Amino acid sequence: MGASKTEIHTPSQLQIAEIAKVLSHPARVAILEHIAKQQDCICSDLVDEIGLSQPTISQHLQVIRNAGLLTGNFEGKRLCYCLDADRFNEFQSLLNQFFNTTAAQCC
Amino acid sequence: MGASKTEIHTPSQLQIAEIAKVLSHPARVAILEHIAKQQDCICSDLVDEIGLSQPTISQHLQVIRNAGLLTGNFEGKRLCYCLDADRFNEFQSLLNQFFNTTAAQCC
DNA sequence: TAATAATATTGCAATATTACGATGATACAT
DNA sequence: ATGTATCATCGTAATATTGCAATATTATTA
Repeated sequence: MGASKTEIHTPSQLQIAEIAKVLSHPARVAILEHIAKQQDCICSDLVDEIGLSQPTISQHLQVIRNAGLLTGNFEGKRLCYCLDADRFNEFQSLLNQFFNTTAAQCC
Repeated sequence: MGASKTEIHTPSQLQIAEIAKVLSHPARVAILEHIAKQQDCICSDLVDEIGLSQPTISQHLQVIRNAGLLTGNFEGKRLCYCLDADRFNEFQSLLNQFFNTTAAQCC
């Protein structure tokens, strides 16, 4: 069918999958890295840095934004996207929780 | 186009995306959790535990196997899939490396 | 207000993913 | 050998993702 059967999984499993999906495209990994290290990071910078068109970057940004990983600070005429460090750390901690509990039970 | 432009990204970015892709479906998260905690984990057990058909489970298992996360021990007439703990730990450590270096540079 | 710059949205084509029924392949038991 | 159980593969349908050109939106500047 192509659509995931979400209703058969636990909230925790769905959460891990959602987090992982954000990181499951190299362009989004690149965008996150670039946003983190730039003070004044805007979309056109990303278009220059990463070799994708402006609409495509914007689309990836939306995925990242929907995951709650962006804080937008408007400064002057340009947007300043900023990584939401709290949410980012939450991602890391939830993933580590999954890895730790899963590995601990391994036969 | 639907296909990712892999050539424009760094090996490290591609690696993170590949790892995340394995975890980006709740069924695979569930399979990993179940495989880790069972001594005698086989496909038909997974079919019973998770609410998906045997071919679908088998397909997800292949993704997990291709990522190097499975060690298969044949015991009697049933397969005993086992989580490759080393590879699993490597996944965790690479993800943490990404999170730590990225967060450290955040504005 | 008009022009410009930056980002978002829309529409569409190509490809990937998810899921399952049908069918194979393999190993064990009778 | 024949049957049965377990798992893999094939074929196919439905849906999702990726990417870009064209266009819209928004904010700033002249």
